Amino acid sequence: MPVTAVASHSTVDDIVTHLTEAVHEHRLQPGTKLREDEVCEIFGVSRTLVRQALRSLEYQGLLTIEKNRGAFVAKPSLKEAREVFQARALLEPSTARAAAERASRADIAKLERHIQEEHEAIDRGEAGLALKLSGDFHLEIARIADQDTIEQFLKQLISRSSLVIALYWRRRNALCESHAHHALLDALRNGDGETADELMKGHLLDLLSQLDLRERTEGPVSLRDALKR
Amino acid sequence: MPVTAVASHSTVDDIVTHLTEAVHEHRLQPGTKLREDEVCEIFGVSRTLVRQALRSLEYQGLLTIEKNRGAFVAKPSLKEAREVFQARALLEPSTARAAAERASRADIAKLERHIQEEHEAIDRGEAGLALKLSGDFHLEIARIADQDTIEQFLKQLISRSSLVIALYWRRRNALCESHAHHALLDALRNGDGETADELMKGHLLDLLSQLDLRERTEGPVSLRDALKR
DNA sequence: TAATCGAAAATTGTATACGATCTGAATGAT
DNA sequence: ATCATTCAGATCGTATACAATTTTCGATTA
Repeated sequence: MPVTAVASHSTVDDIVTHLTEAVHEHRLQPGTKLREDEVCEIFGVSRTLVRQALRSLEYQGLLTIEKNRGAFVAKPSLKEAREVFQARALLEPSTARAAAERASRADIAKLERHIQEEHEAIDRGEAGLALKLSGDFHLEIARIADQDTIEQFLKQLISRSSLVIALYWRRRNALCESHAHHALLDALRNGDGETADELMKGHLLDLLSQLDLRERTEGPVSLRDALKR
Repeated sequence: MPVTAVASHSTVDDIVTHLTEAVHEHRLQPGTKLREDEVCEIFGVSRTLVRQALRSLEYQGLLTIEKNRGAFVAKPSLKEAREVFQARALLEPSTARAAAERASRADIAKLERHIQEEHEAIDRGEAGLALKLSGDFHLEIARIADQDTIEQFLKQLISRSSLVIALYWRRRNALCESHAHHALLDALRNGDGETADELMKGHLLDLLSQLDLRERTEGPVSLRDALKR
């Protein structure tokens, strides 16, 4: 079972948090259906709260809710995948720049711990966890920049990035991006906004280049549609 | 009463749409409380659907929901106000550029009608309606650019801009920005992305300059806090 | 008079009940 | 055998009932 059982009487936030982590760590694959009753049993609450949580995750871009059919882990299309990284390319460089100009010693220390955890996860072969931590690193930079609005958008974009990676990642093995994070950290430590900006831009382009976003026959079209003439 | 009564058995989308328009047109002021029962009566549905709609508007940034206290039209702080326009400055210029490179004759015609309606609203002295239409103009550009993700973010940002304007607008009278929209339209018509980019940047700076975002004693602090020593 | 307390009313939070829609297997017709 | 149909079970959508919390307002007291 992909989602571990949880003590009874969870709050909506509990449900959201647990499901979010499960998706970010690729324990829940795109397309997976989340039946309301099932989620109810796992978290020990009524459908009312579960439905609230599922809606919340839909707004976050992690789920797709189809009327009268249920909630599914989202499957971003190629277009959406490109858009996610285009939007990140617009928002993150200048955010990294602002972060470099504001980062305190405590902020730097926190980022160092982050990278450390990332390494450990990779060493233990927990690719899913490493991916989630990598996303958290980017979010942490937005937090340091003290840009709540942009941080909120980035949260959505990084969530969707996680789904994009699940669907379109080329090499299942090494995601050797911790080097880029190290370089970014150096720039932040030196208060070098200009460099942080460019490193982030490059880092995102690098990520994008590791995805397979070439045009392809988009999913299994329904037989009826395929034969229509 | 700020919100007009509506036929029974509305859908969630109906409620969201009507309330959104009311806020965008400044018929509902920041800070106004929206009691669930009241909204139920107006739209002729049960609290279940109303609560869904209110949540949805919270995610959109139009409402703030305080636990056990209810939903209120949001009151963006000075910091949020600045962030909203900073985010728009990051997203909209490149979106306008993309729109200029893609706009069809039909798109241009639609924008022309938009501006026309804007003028008519101003002539009739309906400042609220004019403001809403002005926001729609910006959204339409994102739609033309065919950038769903950014359009979604802009929807939120423009919603919040409407609240920011309600709170921090300097001159209550003329919002003479239709000139800027005309210039933008020309650039789009000519397929001149570079110019569209710069016009949009300037337009946003211009808007920002018409707001009074100077530091001030932030709202009426509670007496107890004010006297604390 | 002003402040404090408490109980009732108002309001929101959560669970449950009921209705609508979808799904899928069994049945029957071609 | 294949396709259409029907009906029961599963699942989601909405309304309502009940619980928890906040708000209001009058009574009490310093």
